[in-house]
Amino acid sequence: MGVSIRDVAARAGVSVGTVSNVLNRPDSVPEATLERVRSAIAELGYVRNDAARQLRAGRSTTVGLVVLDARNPFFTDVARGADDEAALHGLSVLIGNSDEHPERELRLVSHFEEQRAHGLLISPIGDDVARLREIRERGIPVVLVDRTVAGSGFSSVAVDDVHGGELAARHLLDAGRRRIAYVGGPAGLRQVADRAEGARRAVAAVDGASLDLAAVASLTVAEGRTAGERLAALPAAERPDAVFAANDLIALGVLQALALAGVSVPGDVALIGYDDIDFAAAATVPLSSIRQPSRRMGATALSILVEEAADPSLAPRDVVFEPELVVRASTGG
Amino acid sequence: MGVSIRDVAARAGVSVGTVSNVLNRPDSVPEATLERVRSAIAELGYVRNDAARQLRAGRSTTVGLVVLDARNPFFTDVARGADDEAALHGLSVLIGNSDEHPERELRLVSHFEEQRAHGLLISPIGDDVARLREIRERGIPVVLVDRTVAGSGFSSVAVDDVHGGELAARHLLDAGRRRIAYVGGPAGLRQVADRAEGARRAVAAVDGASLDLAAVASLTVAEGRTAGERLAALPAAERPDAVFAANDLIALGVLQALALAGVSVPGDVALIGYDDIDFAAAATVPLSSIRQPSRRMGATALSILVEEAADPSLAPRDVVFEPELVVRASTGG
DNA sequence: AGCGCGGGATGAGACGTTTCAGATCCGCCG
DNA sequence: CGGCGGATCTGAAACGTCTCATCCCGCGCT
Repeated sequence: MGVSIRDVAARAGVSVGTVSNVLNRPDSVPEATLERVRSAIAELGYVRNDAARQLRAGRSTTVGLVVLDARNPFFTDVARGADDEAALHGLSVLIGNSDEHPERELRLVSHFEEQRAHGLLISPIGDDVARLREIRERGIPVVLVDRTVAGSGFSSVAVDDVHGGELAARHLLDAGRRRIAYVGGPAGLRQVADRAEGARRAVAAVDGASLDLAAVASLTVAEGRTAGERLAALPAAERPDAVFAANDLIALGVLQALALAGVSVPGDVALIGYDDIDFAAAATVPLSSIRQPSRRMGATALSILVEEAADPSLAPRDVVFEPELVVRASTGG
Repeated sequence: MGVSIRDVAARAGVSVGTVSNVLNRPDSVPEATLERVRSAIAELGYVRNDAARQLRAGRSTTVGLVVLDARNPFFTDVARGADDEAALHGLSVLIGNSDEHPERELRLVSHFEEQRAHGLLISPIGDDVARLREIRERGIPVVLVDRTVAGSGFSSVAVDDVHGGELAARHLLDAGRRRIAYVGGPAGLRQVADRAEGARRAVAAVDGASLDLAAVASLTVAEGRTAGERLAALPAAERPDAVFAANDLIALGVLQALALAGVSVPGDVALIGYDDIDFAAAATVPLSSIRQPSRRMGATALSILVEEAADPSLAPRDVVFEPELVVRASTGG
């Protein structure tokens, strides 16, 4: 069908091995031959066949990145960081979206395994890493992103979400709020649980403070909106005076619903999110949030992956970044 | 290295051809054999090698999608639509980000060509489609997304941006505004130019109305912010009374800058964006915008691509969707 | 003249899959 | 009992690349 390395060789009057050398080790080929082969390539419009190359090499030059929500700017930032770093190693990053569905996650993981991916960056949904272990045993290194799984033996890059949750709740308490609602879900997501745990600790340290949990099905604007509607529908006396949303998308949804219902933010309800995505600062009421170094997380995860790919015997490493409170108008700042 | 189809065959006591049949045409294999081969696969932990499969097949089962900005929710929506449709055909979509850089675009295109992609969806930066022609001649179908290139011979899926620009500007004029600023760039992007052209037409139809162009370097929040700062710094008498931003990200940036400078939206300046991304409704002042059926565009582009991949002789098709005005508070709606 | 050396070039596998022409087996018909 | 059609299975070839052991050749040295 297409033009192969063999055609190029014939045209240039050399052997296939030489063409391959021109392609991969141009330094080892004298100028004259280089020139001849290169013009043959140009004349024939030869394009390397990556499938054949990978088959030979045994592994691909692609790194899989499995995220919970490809539309969440937090993850696009992580991806960007990983991509930048990958470019330095001659790799490229492929983004797969699990959408918080375990079966989609499995499918993606299998897909990357069939591709013989160079490695896998994943933000797993549950704690069941059995499948990931298989993958690693078959030679594909795995690095966990945005969370750790205790004792799993996988390297990870994450943020101290318990601390982040604590920062957020304490900020609300410092602002004089006492009845805090935590809007998050699904409960199976470790990030969601950790942030709640942090909030719980902060609340426990203050007399007369309480924490309510409002579960949502996923970390999206739409879910935040319906949660916000529920809150707005409560009689004012029962309504919390502060909301801590498990991420900014939910916070934005809550904000929309409250605004629509005439509930003032931060007057009636203080609101804080998590992730500090770009859009947080541009919200109806600029949103306080917890910032994570998303881009750096992606880059770090990828470089760990590269090291483990080169030497699978490396001991797993857990990198934990510290979250940072960003105060804006939604909490009265 | 890994477990191959040959190992499975040996274990199950059949030939490689039979294993391949079990994998690809299970109907043609009797139950007993099926069972035997399947358990051999399970026992050995066999995983198909996609590189080998693709090498044999001559083309991959991946569709490349090259976008101008992977972080722009408009494009993530397009990708989502394409992805959904791709799943129906057993394909998967790979997103590449050109970031409006022609050289990055070229690199991505080459990458997909080396992969022998099943096809290419692209939102090209300039009008120079020579490279895309080459690609197609070598057997990879190409469909243009979010814009057309007249006479290029490529199928395309787009929105009538001239009409969209007209809708936006006319809406501002209907609201009584007369001095409109169009914030957009780079000028090389067809979408940017078309929307400006539409605005020009609308303005030309109204006595005493004027249109100023404010160029920005890229379609991002940050660029919008600096443009907004420039506008806010003008003496009130010279300041436009309405801004039409080339997309919502820019509009959000403009909005932030104006708010910070104490310029009221829509009091002093009415503001409208383009794309109607999710965050538009959640902005400081909910943003009027021009909606595009982004998800449907992605799905349509992909299905055209599949048809052309099956029959390369098909005549190119141009699908044009109509944009829709969405009125919110930022224009006084 | 004989020898060793080294830069260049060669070309035969091997990677793992799919395909496909042909072999094998079995029941059944004439 | 020979032959036949269909179901089932086989195994070699081919896809395009890279690697590596080998070969070639010219040159300087003894």
